[in-house]
Amino acid sequence: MDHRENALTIGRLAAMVGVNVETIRFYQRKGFLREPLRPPGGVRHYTPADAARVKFIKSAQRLGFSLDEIRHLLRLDEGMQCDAAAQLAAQHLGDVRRRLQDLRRIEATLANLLEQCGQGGGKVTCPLIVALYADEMKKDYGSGP
Amino acid sequence: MDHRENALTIGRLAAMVGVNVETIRFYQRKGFLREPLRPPGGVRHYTPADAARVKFIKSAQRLGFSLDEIRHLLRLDEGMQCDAAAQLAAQHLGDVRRRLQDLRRIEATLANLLEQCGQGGGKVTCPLIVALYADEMKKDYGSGP
DNA sequence: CTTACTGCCGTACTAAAGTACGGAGTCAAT
DNA sequence: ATTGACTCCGTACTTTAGTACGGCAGTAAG
Ligand SMILES: [Zn+2]
Ligand SMILES: [Zn+2]
Ligand SMILES: [Zn+2]
Ligand SMILES: [Zn+2]
Repeated sequence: MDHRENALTIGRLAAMVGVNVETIRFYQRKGFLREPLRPPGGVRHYTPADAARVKFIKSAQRLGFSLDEIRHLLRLDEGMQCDAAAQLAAQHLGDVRRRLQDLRRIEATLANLLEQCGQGGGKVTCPLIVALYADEMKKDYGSGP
Repeated sequence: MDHRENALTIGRLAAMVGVNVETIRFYQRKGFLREPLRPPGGVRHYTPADAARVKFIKSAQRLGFSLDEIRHLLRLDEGMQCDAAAQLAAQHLGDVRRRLQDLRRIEATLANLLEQCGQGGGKVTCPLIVALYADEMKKDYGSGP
């Protein structure tokens, strides 16, 4: 497989999975992708497995996993422990649900404020602004990490 | 009001509103707080209005406004236009709702995957991982800005 | 042979919202 | 008057997930 024709170069890999070339290099530096073998002084040569790995990363990101969490998932992939994977996912599901809670609360408050804001009718003191100054809800609710 | 006793120094202000001293300085640099008058060579002297302003910022942050959006809100506060405030808030409410959508979708997917993961029973190939590799949902849904 | 493309590499920069630090200067109290 | 706590200031560092840049090498076409 050293034929330079149709080899999976970094550019093609990037295009293939729809990311920037620099992103591939970045993943390499961070250890998400192994450094592929290559004829010394020559050009890197990726495999479909590398493409799959990058796609995996991107999929997991779409589910809101951070690269750090994804690093763990990838390790699990190598080591193969379904339970551990489930645990990670469950934990992350917890994260997601907490963020959902926060957002719901924020949505309610905001919608509420907006409704009150209508009352102002172009007046001098907007109830929305006032409410923010008055600041109910002191607790550090909204602000998932 | 130049009596140094019980003057609202930066440290007290910070403690009062529950933020770091550096955060106050940061807000100053960014123009969120005016530079308070002070005897030349002396110590800054804040007012309750400054405290209110910082609290305002923190409240708005709890509602998920970015500092950039908050800058606008503060300008509105000075200039007083209820409509404009409402517009900003409505826009942000849109942001929030979009994020909610994303999160809900993520939650569903994740919960789903977790359920399937149970089936594996410690097996070799975790369906969760596999699903990520297989990657349905290619679209760049999740990832509000 | 020159130009154009890639690839490779290290380095620096980006956004957001702060946090940390080191060296002076100031203040209030012991 | 000296301690110890604050304050002031500029600068640098943090985190996350990349992007961008500039120089250099190898290859391909014209
Ligand atoms: Zn998580
Ligand atoms: Zn209003
Ligand atoms: Zn917004
Ligand atoms: Zn599993």
